[in-house]
Amino acid sequence: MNEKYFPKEIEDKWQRRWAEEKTFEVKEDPGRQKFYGLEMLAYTSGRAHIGHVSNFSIGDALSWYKRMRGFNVLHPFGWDAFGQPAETAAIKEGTDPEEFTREAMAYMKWQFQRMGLTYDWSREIATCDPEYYRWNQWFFTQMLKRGLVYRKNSPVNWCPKENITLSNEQASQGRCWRCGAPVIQKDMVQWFAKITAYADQLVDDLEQLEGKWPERVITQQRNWIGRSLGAEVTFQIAESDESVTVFTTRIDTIYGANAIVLAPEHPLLPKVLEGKPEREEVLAFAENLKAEQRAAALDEQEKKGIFTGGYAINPFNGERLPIWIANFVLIQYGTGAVMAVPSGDQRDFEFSRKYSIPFRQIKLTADGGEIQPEDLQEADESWTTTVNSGRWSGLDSREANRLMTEYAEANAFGKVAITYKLRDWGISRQRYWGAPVPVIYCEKDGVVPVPDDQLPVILPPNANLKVEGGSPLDHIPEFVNVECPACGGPARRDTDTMDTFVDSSWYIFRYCDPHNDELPFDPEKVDYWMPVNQYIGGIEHAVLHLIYTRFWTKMMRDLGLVKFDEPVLSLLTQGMIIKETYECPEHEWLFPEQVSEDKTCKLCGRPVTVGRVEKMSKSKKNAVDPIEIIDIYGADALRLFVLFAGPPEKDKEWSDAGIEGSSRYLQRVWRIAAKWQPKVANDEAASASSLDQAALQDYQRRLRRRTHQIIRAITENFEDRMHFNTCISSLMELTNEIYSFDQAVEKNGGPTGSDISVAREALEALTRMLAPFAPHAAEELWESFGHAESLARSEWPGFEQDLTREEGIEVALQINGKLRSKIFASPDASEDDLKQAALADEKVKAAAAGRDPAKVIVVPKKLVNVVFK
RNA sequence: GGGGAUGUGGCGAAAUCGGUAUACGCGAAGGUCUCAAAAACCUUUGGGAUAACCUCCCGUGUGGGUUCGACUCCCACCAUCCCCACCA
Repeated sequence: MNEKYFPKEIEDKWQRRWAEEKTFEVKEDPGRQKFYGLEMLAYTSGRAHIGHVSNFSIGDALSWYKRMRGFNVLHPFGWDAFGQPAETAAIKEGTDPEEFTREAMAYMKWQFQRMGLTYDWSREIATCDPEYYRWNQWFFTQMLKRGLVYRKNSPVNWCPKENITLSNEQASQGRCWRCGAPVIQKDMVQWFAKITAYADQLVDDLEQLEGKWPERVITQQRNWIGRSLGAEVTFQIAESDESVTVFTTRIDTIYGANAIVLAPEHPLLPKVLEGKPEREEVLAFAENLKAEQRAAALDEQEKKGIFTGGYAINPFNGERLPIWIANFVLIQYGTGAVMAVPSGDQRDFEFSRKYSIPFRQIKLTADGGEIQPEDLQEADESWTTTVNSGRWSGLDSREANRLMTEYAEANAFGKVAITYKLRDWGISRQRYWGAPVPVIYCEKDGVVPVPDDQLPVILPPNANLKVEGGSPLDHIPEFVNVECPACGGPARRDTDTMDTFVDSSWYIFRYCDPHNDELPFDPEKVDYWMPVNQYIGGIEHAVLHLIYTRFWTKMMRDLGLVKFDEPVLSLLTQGMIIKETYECPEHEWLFPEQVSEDKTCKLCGRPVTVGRVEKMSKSKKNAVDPIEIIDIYGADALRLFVLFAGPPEKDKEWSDAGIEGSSRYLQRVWRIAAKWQPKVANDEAASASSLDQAALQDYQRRLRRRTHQIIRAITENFEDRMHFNTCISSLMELTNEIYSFDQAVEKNGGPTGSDISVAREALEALTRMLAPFAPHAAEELWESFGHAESLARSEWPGFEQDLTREEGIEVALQINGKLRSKIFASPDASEDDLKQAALADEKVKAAAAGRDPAKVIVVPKKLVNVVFK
């Protein structure tokens, strides 16, 4: 074996061998337990970035471990290949999105292969392949038949910069999730997936994920679905046959209602205004509010409203409540109308104060006294005791809430109601680079789904992407004009494409059976591999992809394709790799070497602004190209570094010194392995397990003990924490132990037979445990130790509990809780032994000064605390 | 406004169940080797007092509390970051 570590050579060799021998290709094997490990679908952006390296290194380490533990490991890879950026890039460069995407895919695949990732490449998928998106279309038609997708004219979120519609999830905070442009509302006929039909299941099944998904993802999903239990109450409109229904979670405060407030878009508004002198003014005001809302989606606006001139009757007490419209009432939520209770809701409070709408009821102070309305500083939204509420006064508010809802129900002016923030998922896009919506419009037969035997509807090549208005597909007559599949008459195709989140909602399943042309997948294969045991990806998908794929799974379950509720058993959201940026007021972005230690610009001496960002870019001068790093240090060093920098879920800062450290560590392993290799590879040495432990020297027993302790530590870490940074620390410790052992051997004048056995045990354990983190180096070492089979087919090392036992331990001796001394004891020392040893200690005797201790606390194997009063 | 997280040496971090804080690595200092340098190897490295590698004091964002004992649990606060946000 080579004396020096040459990563390039080794990595080329093993990447070639793995590919030739199809080492990581797997198939169903009912006799073996499966493990499905998955990293999120890679978007074909054009270049691999360091975030990919981090994501894939985590997943790959776990795959290695599970494989060596004997699991049948499915670890597939694929491309999220449709989408806006490819189209934008193609428009800019005058090329074709397909060409752009295929090139990006080829280049990125080469990059990822140079990382030596252990994917089953035979299962590679790309969402832009007709053999893949055909099944998107199939699902669409299945859903259409079941009413799970439907068309409706609705205001959609529209990104004016990219000219696309966005889902609510993609337009949160009023900005486009990709380009950040302010989102506007636009009316359009759109396809919607009925995710709200699964709202309850999506909330309830979160319980199954408790403890296995990060708490914050569960919380975010729960908040996003936003189920809230309350009541709908119907108020008769005075001098009219009409009524208005509001949604409230606090019907117990209804005696405090002082107004009914409608959203400006509320359909009842024209009727309320009928014949009123305020009519024109109010309608103009409403138009104004709508316009303002569109313009300023970002910040909370000042509350604005106007009295309509109409009144509604409070069904509980017959009071006449003025009907207002206001900007803070949202048409999309609840019934688009609320009852204002200024004493119980901060928004209503501000609104009532601003427009001097008199308060009807007030809350009790803590000591039971009444507060006058003018003394109120803010609304009290807590659950306390009802006041001034007729026969419900003095009740616990929760109890009142229940009783009053029942009363309303019994008297037919109200009912229990549940509302959700979740809205149906708009899935049509007026763009080219996506899967065509498989629908045909016929004058006679209406909306006709494309029959299964005519799928896929192929995305036509060479579209003009620069057309104004509508989708580019609108302008391709041979695509648009078709025969109606039902009557054969002339018909038109739908020219929208599907949101790319449809593609990624079910790709997890496709990996189980990626080339099936009968069905999206064979349910039996899915039954073997699914659910995903460990899913790894970014937190940015907490409410996008992860809620869509959960929805899709439930939908497929109802189609009879799968037998379970949740697609992903365990989720890890990995942190970002961030890198500092430096910005100088004079010289803009600076390279790190242009910044002096006191964070001033070396060119002009001005203080620089230090930023911490994930997105690396050339313009900000903080880019790190994984391939450049691999060229210098090797893929193993790079992978080792990103895993060693911190625990997977935490953000980690890129560091050039860190990558050198990783590289140095691998060289250090290499040196000691190369030194012992000629002896270790010799089969004549006895195996360590046959050695007589009692006959070994101290340094030999120590190395065996440390070896077994470290195997235990790393194994446990893989099983329940996946904190690979500490696994790597442990490997470094083991390496250091081998070096110390080596020195002891040198001192004794060279290795004996038992030295070789002990060294082999340690080196082979080290090599096998290195495989998840630095697989190429590990494979090469393993081979050089005389093993013909790939490490991928070898076992994870086991440990013997007996050998992990310390021979002598150091026990802390505390006096009154402060560390004062140490006791050396046997690990078997009884509590009483330790107590006696502690009391015999000089320091303890001195502190005692003749007194008896008030208390002696013994923690076996750890410490003794002697307490004097 | 709501929700979540984080705060430990010069730096990345460790401490898994309330039990010796700072493992492992980076950086730094000194040494060995060398004509020299690099690499490698060895030693030291939280702060302070002291002649002292004896010993003592302080020390995990701040202030309290519980406990024989708190980075860890509880309360309040400060700072930073992330997500959601007029959701009735």
